[in-house]
Amino acid sequence: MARTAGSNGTRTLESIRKAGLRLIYRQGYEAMSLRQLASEVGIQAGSLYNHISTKQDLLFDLIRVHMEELIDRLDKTLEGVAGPSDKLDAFIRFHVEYHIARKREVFISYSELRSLEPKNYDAIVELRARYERRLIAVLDDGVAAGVFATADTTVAAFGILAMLTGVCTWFKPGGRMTKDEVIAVYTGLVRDGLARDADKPKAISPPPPPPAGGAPGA
Amino acid sequence: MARTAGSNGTRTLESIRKAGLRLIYRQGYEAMSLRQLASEVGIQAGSLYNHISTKQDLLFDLIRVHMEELIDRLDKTLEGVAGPSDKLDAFIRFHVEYHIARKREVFISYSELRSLEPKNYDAIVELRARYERRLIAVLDDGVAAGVFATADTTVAAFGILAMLTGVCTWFKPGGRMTKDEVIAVYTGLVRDGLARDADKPKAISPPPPPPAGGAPGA
DNA sequence: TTTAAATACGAACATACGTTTTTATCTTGC
DNA sequence: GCAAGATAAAAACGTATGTTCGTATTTAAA
Repeated sequence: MARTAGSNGTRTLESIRKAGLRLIYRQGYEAMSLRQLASEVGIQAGSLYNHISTKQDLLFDLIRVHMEELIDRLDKTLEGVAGPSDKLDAFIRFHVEYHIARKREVFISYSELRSLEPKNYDAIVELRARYERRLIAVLDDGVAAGVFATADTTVAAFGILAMLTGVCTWFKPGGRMTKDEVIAVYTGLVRDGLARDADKPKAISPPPPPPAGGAPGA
Repeated sequence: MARTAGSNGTRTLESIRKAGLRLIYRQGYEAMSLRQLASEVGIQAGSLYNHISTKQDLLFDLIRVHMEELIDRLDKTLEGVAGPSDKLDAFIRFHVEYHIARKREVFISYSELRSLEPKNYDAIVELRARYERRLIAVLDDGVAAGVFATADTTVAAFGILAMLTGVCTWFKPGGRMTKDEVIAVYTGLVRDGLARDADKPKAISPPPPPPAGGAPGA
């Protein structure tokens, strides 16, 4: 045979990305074979190459697009919010909601970092750092304004991010808690953890060169 | 050739486990070939099978031993500590120290869950849940004693665990902060996050069947 | 000292992999 | 309606994979 009736490049690529995301999430990048991916899309393995350049490029693209959208949406969310406290609340809500909604993208963006070739790896780590810097900036503002207290805004930011991101490993919609309840608990934890009160240790050492992204590899 | 002079089963197995841990951490389970593993150990691929039964079994064993030791050590650590506040502090210190010391085991125990066959997967998830229950119990005690306040001890425990575990993705010994400083920051965040004060929401719904472990798969 | 078990080599197995190439058909723009 | 480009099939490529097997040598037990 040859070209199938009704075939359409844009639609097929979308199918590939969707199936790829699902399979990589479920099995891992290395464990997903292109034949399996092709079969999910309903085409032959070789035909994938009419839409992607390599398997590695598919992975990189999935992660990159996700990270860029994450940053874009955060920026739009924080745009209209003023003051460190409200910004922190907005950040928490945004982060949790996005991570619940895109748990697969989030998971592979973290766990498949080590499957990225060095150049691609570096690009993603840079995007991740950019996102992290948004939260650090909010914390810094809050500390400067005297509404937050923490010994180290960078470490606090990493701690908060890890905590919030963890939600997408266990949250199930329709489960015991609603999304809003989860957000409420986390907001409480973070707010109080940063609450300013009398005898908190102040900065224990001069401000940071931020640590890399998060992955082992390389 | 045949058996090498000076060869020793116990020592070789130890080499295999050590090299396996390193390679799986760096490249992932699927990406580590047995030939590569064997070469690191200094033997031929086929000879691995004098020491392990399958590749899968090596992975399972690495993770299982790690989880069991984690739980054992935690229990020994908490044994001599009385009162929820001190227990929480001890937990935080133990968890962070252990996770810094064993960052490779920790990482693969999380990220390679999906590479485990169902039976092995279930066993690890159960071990993980057992560990989580230790922290939940401390929080429950604290809430009962009126020294902690949180809307949901299970969610709080997951949040705290995710935050603390996150440390091993960025902490570098000899870096800007010492281990003790990191522990201090995290202890502060958690303590204040759980601090009891007037207008905290109390439990928002009846107590939990705890969510699974953490992995996507299956 | 003899013997059995442990350990490693080296070759082989079947299978699976990512990717390329060729060819045929369909779709689209003129 | 025709030409050009897009899309898919099908087969093949070389290589790599986890695992098994037979054999040789060393170690440890009797």
